[in-house]
Amino acid sequence: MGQLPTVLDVATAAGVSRQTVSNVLNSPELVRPATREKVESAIADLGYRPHASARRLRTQKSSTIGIRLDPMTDGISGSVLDRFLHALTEQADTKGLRMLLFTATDPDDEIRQFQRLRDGADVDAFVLTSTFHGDPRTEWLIENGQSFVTFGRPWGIDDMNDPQHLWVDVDGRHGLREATTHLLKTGLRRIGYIGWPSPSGTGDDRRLGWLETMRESSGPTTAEIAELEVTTQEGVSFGVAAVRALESVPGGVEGVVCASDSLALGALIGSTRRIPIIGYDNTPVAASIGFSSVEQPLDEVATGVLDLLTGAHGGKLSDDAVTDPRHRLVKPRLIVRDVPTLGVATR
Amino acid sequence: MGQLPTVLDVATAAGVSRQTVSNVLNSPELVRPATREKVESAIADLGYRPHASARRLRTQKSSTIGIRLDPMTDGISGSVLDRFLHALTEQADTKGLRMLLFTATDPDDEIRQFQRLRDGADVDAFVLTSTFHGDPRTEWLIENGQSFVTFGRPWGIDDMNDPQHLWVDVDGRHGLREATTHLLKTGLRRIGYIGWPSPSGTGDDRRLGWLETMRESSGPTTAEIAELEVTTQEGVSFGVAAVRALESVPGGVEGVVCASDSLALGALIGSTRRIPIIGYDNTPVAASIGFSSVEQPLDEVATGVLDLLTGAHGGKLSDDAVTDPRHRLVKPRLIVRDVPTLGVATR
DNA sequence: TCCAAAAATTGGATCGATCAAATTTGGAGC
DNA sequence: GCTCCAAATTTGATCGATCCAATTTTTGGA
Repeated sequence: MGQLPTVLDVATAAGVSRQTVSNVLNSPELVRPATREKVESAIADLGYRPHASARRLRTQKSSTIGIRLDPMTDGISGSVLDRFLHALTEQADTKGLRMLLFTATDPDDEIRQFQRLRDGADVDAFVLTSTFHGDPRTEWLIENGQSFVTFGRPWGIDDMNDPQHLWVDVDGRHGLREATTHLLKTGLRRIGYIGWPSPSGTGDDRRLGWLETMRESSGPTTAEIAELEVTTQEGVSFGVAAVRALESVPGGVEGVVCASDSLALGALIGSTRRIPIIGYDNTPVAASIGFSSVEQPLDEVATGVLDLLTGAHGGKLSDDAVTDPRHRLVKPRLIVRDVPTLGVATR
Repeated sequence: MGQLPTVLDVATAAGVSRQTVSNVLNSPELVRPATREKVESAIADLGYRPHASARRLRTQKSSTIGIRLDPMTDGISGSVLDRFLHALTEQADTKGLRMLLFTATDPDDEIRQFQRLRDGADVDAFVLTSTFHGDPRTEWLIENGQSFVTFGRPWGIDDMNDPQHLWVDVDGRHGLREATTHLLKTGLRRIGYIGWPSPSGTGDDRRLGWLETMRESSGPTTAEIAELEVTTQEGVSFGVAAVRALESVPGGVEGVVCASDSLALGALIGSTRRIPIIGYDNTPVAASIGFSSVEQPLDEVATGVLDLLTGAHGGKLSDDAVTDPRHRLVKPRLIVRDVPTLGVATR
């Protein structure tokens, strides 16, 4: 068991040449079935595995995707990235792709990392997890012809349909529509919203889902709806204050939908009445405390990201990507849970 | 800006040969300072980066470390792995190492992945995040001469000091000593413990920290201490039941230390009195709800893991690893927070 | 000043795979 | 049986770096 077998060993064992072995691996249709079988059994016998680095040197492709591991953001919703990463790694594997991690301290540093990884032929594509209008990173990537896909829409007016910028995102508006509709269906009318101040791409999008649904409902008037909205910073403690503000509105509030699980958790803690509250992201906290939340279908996002990457890279687009094969918007789904056994402390 | 520069381009630009450029990069001490400077400025001018795959093909080393991305375990404590991964990636980068992700459905599948990644020369070491006595994975790795380090001790009697098994771990016993001592110092005497059933390597270790401290204290008798312990499954809801059991013990309980943040969160939710509760892992949940918790120094763990890997790999051990240069136990620290504004609901 | 030993540098070969072009094979058609 | 063409297979070159052995330059002592 000295050396690992190479193509040459397989070729000798099967009584063919190197190239034929290579063809069996990469272009099986070129090889006659009888020959193919001989080679395949030799591969199995010897336990041959292609040497990844050698292949990459020759083909100038790394079959590796780079992704930045963000420093824990606020914390609670960090698990979304975590789950996304897991889905991505799993699916990349089935396509023969690998995920390489890197970290960066700021956007400029990140660009430096892009360059480093690209020049070393370490990766041949990047996945970015959050971008913004005029993001220097996407600009650099486009200018330098690096292929990449972002999880999250670029929220600038022009950017959104830029054919050079491939993205996959979750339809937050749809998610909040679902959440709001769910509460309306249970007979509640005055549904409040706790979100982030505008402008915030994702925030404004989610808010719209609530707003539109409320306007279409037969409940509060437009003026009343406006009073049922509170925007605040992200964080549990801000959620506490926000729900108290909502509860003190004339007419009160009968249910709340939030832009995040952190805000929802705060709302649950701060709420003096036991009103239903729905979060966003379906984080472990929501699951363990037991409140409803909108779940992002991260498997689908991962699939979309890889489809776009391999499609763009290989030059061929998948058949079912009918309308816009460069962007993909997937629908989240609402996870309904009973109101948890959690309330305010009698301090 | 057609092709990326190669060693030959740099050599030509600097007026030296390929090998000299290679020496500047890999064995600078062999090159005369004057020559070295010339080469270095040529490298900078051309923006040359060595082609990672070519180097790996020649040297048969990948400078890449593989790590399995676990499927989200129970959820809440999943963020520990996340933070560890971040620390690892960051520090690996400073040593010129890269982190490659993979997933696996079970231990056997994981071994298959080891093989795949090794044969493809994709990685030259692995980091395992949790091992157990008689773990088939570590056995395979040792048998096949693969270098690896585990985060977590192998809890078997013989395994622990196996010189072939490098590990880094956090001293959970010390952590629970700190937590228990902290509560004792505030004047409380009857400190309870909520943990997992034996045998559990980490669980038993943490429990010991609480038990020893209680025995050394001037508080409850040994018999009373035994009543202050509840073991249960991991999970928030189990924590709820556990704290209620403790509160109904004759004499009650004045404070609780837990084996995990999930249990601590459950205890907080289930507790009818407002007693201080300390968790373990200092997860985002602990931070946002605001209860005390024992924090694992993941940066130090990451440093240790890489030290052991590069030490074992390069054959040289760091100077300050005095006692046992193959294993490293780091001390966690207690993060103290006020009792949170969270209690039981008046259902 | 000269010579041997040490230091620095050079060109050729190589890692394991794939590409490109050349060669052989097999089968249809006459 | 023979020609011819397409399909199947083989051979030679190459990707970019490092290793190895050989060569040239420098250093230091007599």
